[in-house]
Amino acid sequence: MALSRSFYTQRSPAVLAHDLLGKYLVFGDKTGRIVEAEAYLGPEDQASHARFGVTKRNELMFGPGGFAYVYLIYGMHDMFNVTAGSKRTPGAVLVRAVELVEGFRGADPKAGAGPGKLCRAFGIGRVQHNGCDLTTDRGIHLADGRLRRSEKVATSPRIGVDYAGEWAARPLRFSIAGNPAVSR
DNA sequence: GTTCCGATGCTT
DNA sequence: AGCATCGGAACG
Repeated sequence: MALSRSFYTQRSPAVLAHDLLGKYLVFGDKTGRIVEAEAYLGPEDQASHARFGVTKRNELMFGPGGFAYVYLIYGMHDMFNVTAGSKRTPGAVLVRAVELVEGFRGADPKAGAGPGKLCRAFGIGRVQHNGCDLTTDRGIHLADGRLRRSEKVATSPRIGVDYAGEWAARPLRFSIAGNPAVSR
């Protein structure tokens, strides 16, 4: 059962990134469990694509939550983001790592440990999936899930945004502490 | 174990 | 020019 529109629209990017830990990423016969996510905020966030205002690439970040924002980086890796909030609180959450739960027989157990790797593993790409609605059971969606009693959330600075000045240090990366599928 | 580098194409 | 990355090579 896909998470509802309001699940995404009622949360700021930072809260959504935190709350996505333990949720399931589902696409076709493939299922992963989210263990790492990063929040990217609005124009004030100097690490966010939104820092340039609305552009052709990032316009989904300024719309309602619950849509896929998928883009290509370094000419070869797709990044899967979930839009958060509403027009008042633009932003998105980068899904950085999942545990492989189902549909990955024979795959490297670390094939979901990284934002580029998980897109490759799930067959998620910008050309096919940018802008797709995540609230339908058909196609890519997220399903409810919980952290275990023993699992704790770790926060840290976001990866790969050293250019962003003081924003680079903000604790907007969330992960399940000690989980082996976390990207680093 | 660490650090460095090239791949490869879209964005500002 | 630089990038919300990755895998392999080089080094010690």
